[in-house]
Amino acid sequence: MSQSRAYHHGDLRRALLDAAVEVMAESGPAALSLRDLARRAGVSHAAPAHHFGDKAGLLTALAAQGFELLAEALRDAGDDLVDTGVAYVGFAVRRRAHFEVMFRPDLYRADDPEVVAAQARAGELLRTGVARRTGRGPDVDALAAWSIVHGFATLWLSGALPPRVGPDPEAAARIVISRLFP
Amino acid sequence: MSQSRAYHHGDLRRALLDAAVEVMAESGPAALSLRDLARRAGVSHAAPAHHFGDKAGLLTALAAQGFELLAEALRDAGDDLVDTGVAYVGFAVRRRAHFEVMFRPDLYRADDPEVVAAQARAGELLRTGVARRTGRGPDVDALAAWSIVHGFATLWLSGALPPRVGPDPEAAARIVISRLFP
DNA sequence: AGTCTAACTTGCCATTGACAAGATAGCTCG
DNA sequence: CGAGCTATCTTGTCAATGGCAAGTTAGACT
Repeated sequence: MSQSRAYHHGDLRRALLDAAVEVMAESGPAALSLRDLARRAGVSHAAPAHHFGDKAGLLTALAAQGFELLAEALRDAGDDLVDTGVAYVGFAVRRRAHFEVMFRPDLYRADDPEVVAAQARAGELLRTGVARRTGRGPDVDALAAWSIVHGFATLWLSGALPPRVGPDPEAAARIVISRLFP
Repeated sequence: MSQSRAYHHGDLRRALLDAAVEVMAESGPAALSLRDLARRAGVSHAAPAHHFGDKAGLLTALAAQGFELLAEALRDAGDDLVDTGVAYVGFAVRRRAHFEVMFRPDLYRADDPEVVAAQARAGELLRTGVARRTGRGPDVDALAAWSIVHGFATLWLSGALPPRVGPDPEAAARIVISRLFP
C-alpha cells in the first residue's frame, strides 16, 4: 500500500522525519538533503517544503521531537541520579541523529515554541534528578552532572574516546558518573 | 601589497584558513563555502582546490591546526589540574571554529597523519595533567575530567546553558571542575 | 635563454535549496 | 449529489555550490 495514491502520501511529514533520522544516523547531519528525502519517500523534490517550509524547518521539527524523546527517556530512568545520567548517554547513542541536531542550534530555529517547550520539559527532569541528591550548591551539582554526561556522550559520538573505554557506552558512563557522585 | 601579484597570492593557504575561521566563528561550520573563501581572498573559485584538494581537505588542515593550538594552550596552563581544565574550556570558547571542527570527524579526514599526530600530543597533555592528581583509577579520573570539561564547553557553545551561569565561561568552568576534584 | 613546475584561471556539470505557479484529491456544505 | 475550497503535492526554474578538466602564467632552476 506504499504507492497506492499518487497524490496524498498519507503521512509524508512522518515519513520525511523518519528518513532524515535514518540518513543522519549513518552519514551525519551534513549529508542531509531535502531532495534525497523526497526521493526516498517517493514524492517530488518540492514536497518537503510544504510540510516544513525549508531545511531548517525540518530540523526544527526533528529537534522538538528529540527533546520530547529525551524527556521520555529521562522519565523512564527512574529516580536514581546515576541512572538518569546513564539514560542521558543511552539516549545520545541510541537517538544519535536527534541528539546531534538538538545541540547544534545553528541548524534549526531554536526559538520555535515547540522546541522551547520540549526543551524546558527535559531540562526540568534533569534538574529534579540532581536536586534529589545535592550536597553543595545544587546549581553547581546540576551543572557538573549535565556537563559530565553531555561531555561523555559527545566524545563517544565523535569517536574521540580511546578503545580502552570498551564497547558499552552506558557501562562506561555509569563508572564515570559514579566518580562525580560516589 | 595585497593585490600586487595577479598570480601567486603569496600565502593563499594561510589566507584561506584564516578566512574559514572567521566565517565559522560567526556563522557556524555549515555556512562555510569554498567559493566564498576564494572570493574573500580575491582568487578564483577553484584556487582553494589546489591547496586542499577539496572541502574536507581544508577542514582537515584546520583540525590539525586546532589540535596543535589546543596542545599549546594546555601546555601554557601549567601543572594544576583545574587550570588545565579551565584552559580547555577557554580554548573551546576562544577558538570556537577550530574546536567545532575538531570534534566533528564527519567533516574531515580524521585519519590524516598530521591530525593524528597533533591529536596524540594534545591527548597526552590532557592525560598527564590528570595523572598528577589521581586517587581512584587514573583512567576513570582522566575520562571524568575530559568529559566534564568537554561537556561544559560544548553546552556553552551551543547556548544551552541557562543565563544564571553567568557571562564568564572560564569562571563557571572553574567552579564546576572543582566539584569533581575538590 | 630555455625548460620545468607550482600556483592559479576559465569553463563546465551535477546537485542542491528555495521559490512560483499549477494540478489534484478529498472534504464541506448547500 | 455536486460545486467549491483548501491542504497536499507536482513541474519548472534560478542562483549557488562542490568538484573536475584543461588551460595559462609566474618564477625557479639550470
